[in-house]
Amino acid sequence: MANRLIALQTEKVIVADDHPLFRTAIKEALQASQGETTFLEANSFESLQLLVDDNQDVDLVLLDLHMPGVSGFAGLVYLCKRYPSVPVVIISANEDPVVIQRALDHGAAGFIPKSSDIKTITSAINDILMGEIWAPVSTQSNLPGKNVSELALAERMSQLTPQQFKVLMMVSQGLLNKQIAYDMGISEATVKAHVTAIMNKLGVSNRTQAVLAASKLDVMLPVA
Amino acid sequence: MANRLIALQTEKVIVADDHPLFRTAIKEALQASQGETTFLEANSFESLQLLVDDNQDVDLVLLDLHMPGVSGFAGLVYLCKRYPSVPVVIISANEDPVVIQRALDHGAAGFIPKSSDIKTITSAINDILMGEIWAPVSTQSNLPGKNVSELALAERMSQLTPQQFKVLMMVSQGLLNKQIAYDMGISEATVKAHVTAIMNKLGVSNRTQAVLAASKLDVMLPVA
DNA sequence: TCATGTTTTCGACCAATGTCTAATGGGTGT
DNA sequence: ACACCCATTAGACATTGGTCGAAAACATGA
Repeated sequence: MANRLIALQTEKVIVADDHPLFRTAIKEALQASQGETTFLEANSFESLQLLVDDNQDVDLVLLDLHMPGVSGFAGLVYLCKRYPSVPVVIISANEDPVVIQRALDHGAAGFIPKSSDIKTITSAINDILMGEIWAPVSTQSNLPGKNVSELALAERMSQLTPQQFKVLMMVSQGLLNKQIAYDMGISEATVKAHVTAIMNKLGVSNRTQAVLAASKLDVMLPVA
Repeated sequence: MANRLIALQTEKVIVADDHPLFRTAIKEALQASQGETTFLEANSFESLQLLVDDNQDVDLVLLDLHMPGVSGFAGLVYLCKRYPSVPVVIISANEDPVVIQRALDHGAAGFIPKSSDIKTITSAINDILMGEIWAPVSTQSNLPGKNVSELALAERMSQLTPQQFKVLMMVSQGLLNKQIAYDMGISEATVKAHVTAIMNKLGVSNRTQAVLAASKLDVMLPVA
């Protein structure tokens, strides 16, 4: 990561956002601001998982907080734990300082509000590619202390295997084991085994509590 | 789409969104898909007001539902009432069918989800410029209990009897029927009957979905 | 190559959840 | 008083969820 200073060509970046227009905009903005960059796009968390698996040499992941397949910080926590060397930057329309702080606490290499202007975004991304951590200036850390239980929960959540994580996300949508098994193309017995493993790792004893645990890592957005 | 070429000169469009990257993306997408277009950008509702005042011959206003200076549908209502001849299209990350319907009810000439792909967005805008009303294909009543709006949920939640409400709150804490029965001094069978009634009234089919529904409304109950 | 640990998979067994039918009892209006 | 509605209660039964043990599939290094 140190020799990145001279390596500004051929960066490999993954943009994970369910808005095609936004993905394109980010792509063009970055390509205009710096030289050659390889772009990979994901419109769901599942496709993001596949992309990162196949491209572990990726230099940066730009992750929207709200994507089909994950809710809130769960995806961030999962990525940071499983691919510690891959910096993950949150790009979100949410600019709540508490949300920003929570994202950084959970391992994000940066937080870029979508309301930032293009120059700010591109220079922030460049800074992060150089190894820095970037966040909007407003968030100076005199915020209320991190929620210890939330971090403990994130720690437990990060122990989940890819399949277990996927199952947890589907359980969190209220799906039956049978439906999950069909969607994933595996047997119901396997789903049950995953659910049991999930509950053990999260320290809960039934699926409802597992959903509650996962929802604690969600971002609450007040929709008018 | 082919015979549209005649009428496409010098359209004047205002993009009102607090995300610069998004404004640019919309601009470039439209300029690529059709010929000459004059673009005006507003990053707040105040600047939008000024722009529309000075350009009452504008052909289209693209309005984000969430902008600094205006909350919810208020800006839409204001624009439609004050400039009845100017079509206003809502562009939002929110895709709730109820929100879409409310926007159209309030006079929007269209509703474009930000998750749409670029071609869909540009062709939708072109349709609207031709005088049509555009909205995404309504995914009505495919998934019972998933697209239930917050208002409908509140309505349904209000149907719950006191006992049912109490049971729902305990279910929402991850308690077993057995535990709930013990706490309330009733039989487990009774708890089950309550849970069944709750699920019917909320329009869901299992307790996990009931918990999700309750959490959407952020219902609080003082612990006994 | 082999050994080792992890992940994914599954069947069988038991516990929890949800459905159905029905009885009891408290209100309300006529 | 009566009839009626509906919340509340409950037992019998079907479905779903969760545990246990274990076999494959996979990765990783000696």
